[in-house]
Amino acid sequence: MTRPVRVRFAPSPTGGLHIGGVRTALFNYLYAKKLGGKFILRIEDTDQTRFVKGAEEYIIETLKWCGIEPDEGVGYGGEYGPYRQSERKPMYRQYAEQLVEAGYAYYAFDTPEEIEAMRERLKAGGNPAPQYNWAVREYMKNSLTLPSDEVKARLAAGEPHVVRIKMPRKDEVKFHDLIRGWVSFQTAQVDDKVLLKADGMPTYHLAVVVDDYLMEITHAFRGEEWLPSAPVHILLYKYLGWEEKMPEFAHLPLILKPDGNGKLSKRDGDRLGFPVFSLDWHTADGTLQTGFRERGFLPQALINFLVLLGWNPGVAHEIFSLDEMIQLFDIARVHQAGAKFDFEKCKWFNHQYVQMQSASALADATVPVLAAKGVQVERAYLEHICSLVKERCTFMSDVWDNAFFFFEAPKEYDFDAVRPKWNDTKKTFFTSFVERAKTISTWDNASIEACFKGLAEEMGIKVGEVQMPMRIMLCGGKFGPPVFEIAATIGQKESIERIEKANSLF
RNA sequence: GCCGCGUUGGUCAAUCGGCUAAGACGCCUCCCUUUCACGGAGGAAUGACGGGUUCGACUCCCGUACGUGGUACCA
Repeated sequence: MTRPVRVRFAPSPTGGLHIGGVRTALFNYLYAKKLGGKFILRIEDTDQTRFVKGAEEYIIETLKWCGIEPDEGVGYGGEYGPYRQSERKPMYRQYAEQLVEAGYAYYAFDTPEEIEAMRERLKAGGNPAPQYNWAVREYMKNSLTLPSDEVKARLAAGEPHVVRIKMPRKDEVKFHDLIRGWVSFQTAQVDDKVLLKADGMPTYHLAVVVDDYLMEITHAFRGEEWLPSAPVHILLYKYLGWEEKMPEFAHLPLILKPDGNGKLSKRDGDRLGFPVFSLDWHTADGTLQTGFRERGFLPQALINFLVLLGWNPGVAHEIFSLDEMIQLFDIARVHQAGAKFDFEKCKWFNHQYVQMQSASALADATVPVLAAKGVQVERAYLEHICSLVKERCTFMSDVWDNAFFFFEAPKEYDFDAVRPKWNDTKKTFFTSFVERAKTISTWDNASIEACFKGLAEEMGIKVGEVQMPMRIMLCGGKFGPPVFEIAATIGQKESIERIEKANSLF
């Protein structure tokens, strides 16, 4: 029964998408593309209380930015819609009722207060995490304990109720996970999960199963946090008579905090100084959670970094194009253990990708920065500078910091790097150099260097002795491309002015 | 607490019983450059612990420890 591959990424629109979600989407995408299947975006907005406006658009924009766009789903259309669970609300109830009729589920009328009371009682009795399970359901208000007339009456009266799955008292659910192999659970350990909420919305458990079935999903890849509830889903497929169409499962390892203790969470970014969100996200209270995009990351770099977090391609190199990832991707090579997020390595990937960018692309990214500084330069000049400083840029936005002295004379000097060894001879050297520099007819790298070194030799000064001061004069500090390159770039007049000014200051 | 999943250098990780245990990031040294960076050459640093199984265990099994996830009318 080989069906066409259909995988889905099914996030909840509860806020910005963090990199764990991006990676889940990525693995789904790669798998689909590898097998010539479809990648579907489904929005799981069954919890009305947690719904956040704008989150859905954010998710779509993230996928677009990352270059892993869905073939089908919210924002993309398709034959299996609607793709928003809130819009599918009327579809779920019938399945819940089918389960009740078959004896696999039941109606429960307990109020939140009653359930809370039950929990308190059991906690007092020494149970740290009471569940509504096979033992407890015996004395709660549900269609298993209430007379059938009363159940009918309550239902007819429109009394609030939920539908819960009736987990077998003693059974074992075993299933094969593409990443973890055979996994089994004792049904007695899992509670009677709510399937249909009092507001008529399904919970995740009912919704995934129904939607995956209806949308003919063949492979369900999701985070490891879902592993414990997998038996509920497996049972649901069985109870609904859909076993044949059950997707293959793979539970992805979690991305953990770099400093230990738990999975990476939304707040770690601010705490540790790196982004965890794909794009900037403004929370309801107005705080900004920085995104990788705004921080200066290239999407290919982020994707490349993420794909290697929990997956190993089995080849020697680490830089992959999306196409190459698709070629190499193999769900069986996904790790079982969680991986810590390493921002240093993430930056390294970005640096690698920045190096692949053209000077023109770097220039494009720098234009707004210059505009903000009020600096105006010719395009060709900008591009030349970009090519000169590219190798020291980790982010596309790093050009200014590495090249500001090409746009304006240094405002301050690293005197400590010059003064200790400064003397009249050097001062004289620069005075003479300025005179000679004025006579250079072709102001280029080689001519300047020849002039500079020639003078040094004549005066019996080691070139190195005056090269550093020259650098400080031109850019203010111990950084930047080769000195003569700088001089050639900023021009004869500007170079001479800077040298004269600094020479009087040292 | 209970249940699940995991455990190779600081981090990401290769290895599918033969290991003198790859590679990458980071770190250190040297070369290049009398700047920074890039590049090049080296270096330090790893199998949680205890039992089996086996001629042989990092690899298989069992315990323990530790980590991590779940234990909601959240996903």
